Amino acid sequence: MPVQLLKIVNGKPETPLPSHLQKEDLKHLQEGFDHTNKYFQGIVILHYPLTKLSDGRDFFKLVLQDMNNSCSRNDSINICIYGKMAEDCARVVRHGDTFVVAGFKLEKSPTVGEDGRHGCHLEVSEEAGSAIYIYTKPRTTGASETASMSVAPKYAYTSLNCLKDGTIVNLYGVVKFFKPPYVSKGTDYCSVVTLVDPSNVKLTCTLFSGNLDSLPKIYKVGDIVRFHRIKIREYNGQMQGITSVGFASLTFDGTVGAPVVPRTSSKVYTFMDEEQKTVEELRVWAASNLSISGPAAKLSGVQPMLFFDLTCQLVGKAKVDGSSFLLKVWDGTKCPYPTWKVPVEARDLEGEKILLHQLRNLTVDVLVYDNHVQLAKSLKIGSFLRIYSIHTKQASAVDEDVSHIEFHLHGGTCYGRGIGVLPESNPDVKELKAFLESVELADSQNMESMSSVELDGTFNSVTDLESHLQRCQQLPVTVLTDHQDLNNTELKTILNSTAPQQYRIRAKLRTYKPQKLYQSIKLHCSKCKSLQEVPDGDGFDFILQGSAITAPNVELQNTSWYDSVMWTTQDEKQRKIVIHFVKHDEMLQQPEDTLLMIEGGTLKEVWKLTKIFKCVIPVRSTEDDLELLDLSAPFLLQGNIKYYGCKQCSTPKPIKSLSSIAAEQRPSWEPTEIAQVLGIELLQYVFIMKFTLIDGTGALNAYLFDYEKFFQIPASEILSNNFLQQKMQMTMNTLCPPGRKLDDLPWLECFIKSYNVRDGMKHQVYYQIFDTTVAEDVV
DNA sequence: TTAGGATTTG
Repeated sequence: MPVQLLKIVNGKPETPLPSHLQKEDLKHLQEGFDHTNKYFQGIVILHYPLTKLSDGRDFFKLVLQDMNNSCSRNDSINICIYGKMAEDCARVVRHGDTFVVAGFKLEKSPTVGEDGRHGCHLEVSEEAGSAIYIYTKPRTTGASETASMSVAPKYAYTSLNCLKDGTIVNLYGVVKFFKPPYVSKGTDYCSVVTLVDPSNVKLTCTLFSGNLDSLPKIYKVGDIVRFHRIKIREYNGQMQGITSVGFASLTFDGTVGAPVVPRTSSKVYTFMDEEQKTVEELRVWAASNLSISGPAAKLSGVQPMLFFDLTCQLVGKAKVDGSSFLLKVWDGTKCPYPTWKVPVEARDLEGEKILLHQLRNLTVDVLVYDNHVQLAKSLKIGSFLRIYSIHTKQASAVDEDVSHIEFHLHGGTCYGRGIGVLPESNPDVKELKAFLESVELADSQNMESMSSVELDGTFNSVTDLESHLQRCQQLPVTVLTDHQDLNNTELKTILNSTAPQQYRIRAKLRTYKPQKLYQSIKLHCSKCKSLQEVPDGDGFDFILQGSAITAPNVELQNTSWYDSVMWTTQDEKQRKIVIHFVKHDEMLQQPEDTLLMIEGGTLKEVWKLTKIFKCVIPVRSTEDDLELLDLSAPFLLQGNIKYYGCKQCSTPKPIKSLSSIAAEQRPSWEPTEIAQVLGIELLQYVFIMKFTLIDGTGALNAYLFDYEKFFQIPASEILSNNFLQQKMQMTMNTLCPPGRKLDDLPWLECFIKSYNVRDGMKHQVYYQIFDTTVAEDVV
């Protein structure tokens, strides 16, 4: 009998405790001590209502005071009782009872920071072989009832619009963004979570823990969390949450109507009707106030050049090299494009060989890089994963005629990139498991070939592809914007003619370069006709760092046409930053209309300013005026676009020339106008591509030189806009579908001109596409 | 301490 009531007669227990048990002092209740055959005895000073845990077990918590030291909170300890013993104790225990517990397990107390009691608590259950003896005082009515009134801990929750710097609070929120836990550069795992609540205020929390299990178990945007003891700090002018001692979290599925079951590693938590109500209310609020993405992407629905989250099962894994690791996964559907296979040594491949072979046409190789390698290595074969922000990249190997799709999980954690392990209880996993089992069933019935499986998995995408294909075969995928009355000329005729001439052609796009579309963007100077690569961010950063060495000239601050603000950074570098806000009519403008100049800023600071202000011009002080930085850096930033000047053709003028624009009635701050007054020859972003065109009579290479017209996408915006990159990739996939035979390629109608290029003794005819655009229903 | 959301270009 695990819970025994022992009567006290004449101040002594009527029945003695079993003789093998020895009394343990409170000070010996420490980890590392052997507590076998020991018991602890104390007075019940507090007990909580009986509650149910998420696994359905009863839970009862009480507090015992050490009888030798009866005045200090330090000398009290929490007792957590599980299962039937919890129910039994709850029924009989009274405030003031002498309580004896044996066969307990010692655990670190998660509430020590809050209740100031003993650093450990005792875990007690029948399964653990615990025993409880309660010395009962004579029961009376009235007084003792009052004394044993239960005290439920009451938590107050702060709304996200009421957070104050330096406080520790409890809060609820709907997950708007999250990074699944990853290995930080310090000693802990880190997870970043952005919450919103009905006050419409966002809070980004940075959570650290050495124990992966104690970080919130968030699986998707829209999940609801409850954080206890999160510390609020101000960072960059915004409130930020960070883990504090005793941080604890519960996570709930955000689906309206789903069971309200908390996901937590904590065995002890309060969760009652009131909390359930809060979760349900937040679900309803989120459903109409947050955009939560629809059904997850499947392998059968992947598009090249996209980032997506994949819910899948791990079939195999292998080391590749120091900075990358291979995961072979499947989700039961088939990718409609040829996929790459990462070459690895057979002995390095972990996983069931037979299954790997059976599923060889359904698994895809995901190569994970850098910081994800450590986590990937630790994954168990057969586990269910959600891989966040996988990149599908189109590429072709040297010896391949057609391109394939690659799956990369790049390094870093931007956009929540990472790997999460989903428990089998997760509804998405349950659904996936059921689907995978049906696929495996089909497989075992048809061991000879995978065809029926493949068809099942891809039926939708095959029909999609077919209809798309038909459209492509019927109509040309590019159209002329002029010269419609001209007749087509065969490529063979063009190749045998002298240049320069102009032709209308009908041809297929066999291949194009560069395959990496971002490499097609160049900067062009319309004055000297030079082309150059778009500088990368590192070069800009370097120039900014170099310019920060120049001390700001105070005499150049606060002039008639701009107001200046200067401050020194708090870090050890003590950097001086000056921002000059250009005025209009002696007034500062709204941020979205404001041009500002910055001295001494970092790349990150400049970038942040571009999000808020219309134009940002990085400058440095000279003796008599501000001046532009080296022209390898952008001289102007507007939104996401960096504007560069031609080093050869520009003659930079003093910055005060800008005041003429500021004095205009409505300064529009057009880059061309700014460039002009500053003596800068503006470089323009262009697409430069080489199309290999064929028409059955011959093949020729034609260059595409396009600012915007062909793709109907401004070349200036493509590098900073991922959506446009995807759009452009999809356009190219329609013009030249990956993995397609020659006969199945669509027709292009183009206008091309031939021209002569003489380089010393060498003479060559080149072709350029012009007055052509991608058909309206393709873009 | 770590990271502090805002895709790589392997």
